Amino acid sequence: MPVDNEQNVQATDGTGVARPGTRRPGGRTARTRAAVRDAVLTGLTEHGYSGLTVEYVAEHSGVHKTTLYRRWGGVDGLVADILDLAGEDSWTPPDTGSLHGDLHALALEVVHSFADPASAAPTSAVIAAAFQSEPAAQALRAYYAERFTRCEVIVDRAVARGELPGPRSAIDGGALVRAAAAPLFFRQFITREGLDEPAADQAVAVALAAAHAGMFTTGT
Amino acid sequence: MPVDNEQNVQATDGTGVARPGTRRPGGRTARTRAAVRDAVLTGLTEHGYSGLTVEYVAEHSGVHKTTLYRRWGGVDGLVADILDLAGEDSWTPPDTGSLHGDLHALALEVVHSFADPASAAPTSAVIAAAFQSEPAAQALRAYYAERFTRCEVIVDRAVARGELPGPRSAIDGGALVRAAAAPLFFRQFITREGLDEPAADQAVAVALAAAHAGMFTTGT
DNA sequence: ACCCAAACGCAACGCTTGTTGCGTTACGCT
DNA sequence: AGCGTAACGCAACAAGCGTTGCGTTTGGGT
Repeated sequence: MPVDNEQNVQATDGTGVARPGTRRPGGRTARTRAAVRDAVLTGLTEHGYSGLTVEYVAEHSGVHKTTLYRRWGGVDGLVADILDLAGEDSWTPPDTGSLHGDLHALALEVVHSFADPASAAPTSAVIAAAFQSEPAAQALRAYYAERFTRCEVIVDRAVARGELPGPRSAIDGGALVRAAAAPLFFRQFITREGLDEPAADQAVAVALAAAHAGMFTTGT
Repeated sequence: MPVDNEQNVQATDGTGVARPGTRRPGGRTARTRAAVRDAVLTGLTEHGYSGLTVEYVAEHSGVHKTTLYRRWGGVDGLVADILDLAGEDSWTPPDTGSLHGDLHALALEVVHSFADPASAAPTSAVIAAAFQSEPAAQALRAYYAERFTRCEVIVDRAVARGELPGPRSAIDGGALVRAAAAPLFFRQFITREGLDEPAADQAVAVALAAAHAGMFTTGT
């Protein structure tokens, strides 16, 4: 029972996520993946992406180094796998009753998620990993595509309330949400200016002003 | 004369940049730095940031490995130094005669710079390096701060032409330019959706719509 | 022209990373 | 319950990374 290490993670219960596309997705394989996932998460929050090593994951998960290299290929694959699991959560965009309220709550979620190291580390780790490996970049693209698709319901509700003009198909909800989120990530990872609530306020205000000016209308 | 390697770079002429803050900024020190800079640039464009190694720079620059570790600390420092030198160029923002034209030309510059591997590699390398080392992050912040300061003249001219309301001090030129650039970098490095000219068009249109709605006015 | 120290070259080294061949475990199927 | 093989553990290894001590070159001041 090498899984029963000092962390004593919940390996056999609900987090024992299966691995689709393989011939033996359950049992030990799932336990291994869950233990590895926990070790990667703790390693990321404690040492960051640059400080995360395969041997660290091997020690803290009880899974042998060889297995990690075989199944995940290296640190990039380990981090990319984290993102796949993160994309399977049950997150739904905020529903405050107004378009501005929804976007503002969403922007604040982003700001606060980067203020907390425990949640900021995995996110920035995958963004960093995407620079090094194509699988990580692909996982990142898929993650945000799915995430912004979920957010389109915000715009749908706003159109239904009459806050935005035209029928539902005439406005690109994904583009609007992306426009609100882009300045935050830009400040966080490109210009490295840091994030605060005024930044979230302005990002939402800019995106909304553009939306009301009709910048996100598709078609006619 | 170990500097005279197979590249035979221009080591003693204008590119022999001095190193401020040291006791011996000129002569051999400057030649070494210039040779290293060229080797880092070629290495980045050929192998990318993850494929850039200190020994590669040592071989292709004629500078010994030990010297690189001592002066630059590692790959992060080498890449950060590239950025310092890049910030000392004579770039000026485009001047097309209209605010939209200037911003659009600027956005196209960004798009085209990422389409060309020779110019995209150093930029993305530094952004990637900023994830791993604080000096690189600081160099990145300083670089873009200085770059956007240069861009403020675009807004100044627009105000002088009467394209934007209010006196010069009432509008945040840096914020406007950042708003136009953010979606491009966001698509390139976060969502990994890739860049094209329509993306530049929309980014400029969104930023301009927000500007005309008064979203970047400071003060009253 | 001289001197001193800053800056660099050199060789050797310990350490970490990633790989390989083989043996063992246990999942899933009949 | 029994079997075949997917999946994992193990030990040993090769290669590359980063460091250290010492000697040599050379820039800059007097």
